[in-house]
This record gives sequence, structure tokens and C-alpha cells, in this order.
Amino acid sequence: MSSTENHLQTAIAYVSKYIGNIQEEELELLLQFIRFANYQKGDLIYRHGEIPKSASFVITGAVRSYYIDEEGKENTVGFHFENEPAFPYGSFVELVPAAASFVAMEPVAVVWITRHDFYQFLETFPRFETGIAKVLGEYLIKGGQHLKLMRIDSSRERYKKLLGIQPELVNRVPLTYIASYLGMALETLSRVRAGKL
Amino acid sequence: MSSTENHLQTAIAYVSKYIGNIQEEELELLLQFIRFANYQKGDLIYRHGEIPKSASFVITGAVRSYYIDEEGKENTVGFHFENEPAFPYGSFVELVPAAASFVAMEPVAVVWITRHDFYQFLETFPRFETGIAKVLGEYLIKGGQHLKLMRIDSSRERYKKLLGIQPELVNRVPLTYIASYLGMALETLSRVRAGKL
DNA sequence: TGCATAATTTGACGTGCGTCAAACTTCTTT
DNA sequence: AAAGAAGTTTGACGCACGTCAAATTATGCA
Repeated sequence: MSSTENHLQTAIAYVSKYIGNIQEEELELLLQFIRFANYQKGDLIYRHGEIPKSASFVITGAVRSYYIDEEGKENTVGFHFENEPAFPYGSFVELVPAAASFVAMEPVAVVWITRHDFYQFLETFPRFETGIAKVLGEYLIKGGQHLKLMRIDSSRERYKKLLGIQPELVNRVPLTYIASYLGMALETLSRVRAGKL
Repeated sequence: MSSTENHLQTAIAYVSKYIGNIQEEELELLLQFIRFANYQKGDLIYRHGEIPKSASFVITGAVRSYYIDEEGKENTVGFHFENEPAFPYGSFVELVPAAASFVAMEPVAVVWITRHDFYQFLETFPRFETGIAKVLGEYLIKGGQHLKLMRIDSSRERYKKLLGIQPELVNRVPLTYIASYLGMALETLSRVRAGKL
């Protein structure tokens, strides 16, 4: 099976996940709209300050979202792996400039659809509308979890908690980014892991 | 003009805000679905751990959302004033237990609609679907702002930033809750405000 | 108007974690 | 296989802020 066919299957699985079984007719139209793209490690997929013109979903690879604060420090706000949406969700819906940038941490393959096509498609098949609500709902819950995580005061507890939620993270993401995600210094995370804190 | 009529106007203004102008026919159906409710200071509007059965929007008053962490400490995650939605958004869509509780900080009047009626209505008038997406989008952006706020390390900066975003908060909400919202001790907030930090 | 309760302030003390700096280790690339 | 870059660890030092405790001020209710 070719890589493209493979990706196609993934894309279909996606849509089914969010909106249920898909009809032949719907599938054909959808296929006219979605596109595939590949990124190298380090490539920017969305840039903060811009209004996102598309919605992307990770097929393979890992994406990191972050923003730069006043002091110029990078703040990681999320990781996006296989089968997860990776785009500035709120901004996509509200048409406002995105607060975060999205960058490929490894070679990444995505399915994407332009906003225009996205809404065009929704107009044709209104029943798909619930799909976007689900995507947004998931993002909301994820965001809430992260906020909750950040409120835990001790670094040790923050890290332990994250391990509980996403143990695989540690094997896949450089510690710098995990530290940034947890809102602590890299050195602190290192000491926590060594059991020195 | 009676208070109920007043509330009705507000409710209509709401819907228009999220979905544009509303037709006579749509309005009539909508009116059959929405309800009004009043809460006393301290009343629980949504309880964490439960799947929200309705969506509420504040007409007058102020609502606070919070969750209790492992140590039993209250963590304020949001304030909801006039013309704002106040319900566990992500959980409403995803049908999962809510992480946060919602409580009236003052006497509160809300419009609310059950999930069942909500989706019933959407089925009849699909064009309203975009409304929920907008509500969710707004919540997402608000949540992102809060997370960003929480990442700022110095208490002084966190407070200054909040003042910039929502100056009116201070005149309306007890400092305890603002401190909790900002993730700092009440005493620290007090010192920050006194210019001693 | 006065009392009870809630809200805010002030003080003293200890420590978790950030910062800077340097060593060590593991991946890339040729 | 070697050289360079990227990632991680370790040490030393200081202070912002949490915690406990008690005083002071504001608020609601009889």
C-alpha cells in the first residue's frame, strides 16, 4: 500500500471519529477539499500573530505549540501527536490572530483543509458541523488539564502528574520542551528527575 | 418594562450576537426552549464531576468557576459576568464529567437551555450550529489568556497584567478569589497591591 | 447602632526554585 | 571515526513567595 493511500485511510478515520460514518458522496467531496503536507523538523506550520487559514491534523510525527512572551522566552503550551489536531483552534473559529505558533519537532505529515473549503464543505453537509464542536471541545478539555497542571505548586508534583497523564512524552520530547511545558527551569526538571528535589 | 421582558431582550441579544439576525419563526421555537433562573449568592449552578445537563448564560450578576485540587484547595479558573456564558463548556460538548464547579458570587439571573433542547433546536435550524462553535471559540481564547497569565513568573507582573485585561475585576470580586485566580497566596496579592513587592 | 463575621493587612521566618556557569553525554553529519 | 552541535547534569548562591499567626478594617444583619 502506498504512503498516500495510507494517509488517505488515516484521514477517513479522522473524519469518522468526529462525525460518525461517512457516505460515499460525502467522501468524494471531502477528498476534493483535503490536502496532504509534509514538514521537516523545525518547520513552522502556523505563525503566531497570523489568522490561521487552515486546519491541520497530524498523521505522523510530533508538533509543538508555543508562544513568545514579553521577555522573549518561549513558552510551550501543547504537544500534538498522531491523530490529533494541530492548529490554533480558537483563532480558527473566531478569526482572530493566533497567540501560538506551531512547529514540527520531527518530520511531520498532516492532512489539512483551508478555512474556506472547510466551511464550504460544512454548508453542503451540515451534519458535519458537530465535528468542529467536538474538536473544539477536546481542545478545551486538554487546555483545562494543562492549566490545572500549571497550578500545582511543587515542580516535583507537576512532573509526577504529567507522567501519570502522558508517560510516553518523556521518550519522545526533549526535556527542554517538557520543562517549558511545565513552566519550570530545565535545570529544575533535571533535578526532579534525578530525585534531588 | 417588566423584568422578564427585560431578560427576554437580553436573551434575544445573545442569540443574535452568536448567530446573527433571528427570524420570527426561529424566535418562537427558541422561546419554547429557553428558561430563566435565579440564584442566591453562594448557590452552586454546576457541580464538578457531573455531566452538565444545560448551558447557562449570565444576564445579571457574577459567577465564579473553580475546582478543588488533591489538597482540598480551591482553584479559581474563571469569572463570568453579564452577557457571558457560564457553564462547563468542554464537558457540555464532549459529554464528560465537568472538572469545574460554577457558583454565584452575587445574586445571579441566567438564561438556560437543556442539552436536549439545545440539540433539538440545532437540528431544526442547522444554521445555528455556528453559534456553539463561536461560544466554544471564545472560551478557548479566554482559557488561553488565563494560561498565559499563569505562566508569568512574578506575582507583581501577573497582577499588573490582569489589571490591564480586566480592571473592573478588582471592584467587583473579593481579593481572595483574584489571588486564587492568579495562583498566588492572598497575602502576596495584598503586598503586591500595597507596592511592597 | 452595635455586634459578629468576613475581608484585608502586616510581620517574621524558611525554602523551593530560578539564574549563571561549567562539565559531561548523546546525537548528527561527513 | 572524528568533530561539532544539541541535550542534560551538577554545583553554588540568592530571593520571591508560601505559610503561620495575629492585628486591623470593612460589611452585613439584628
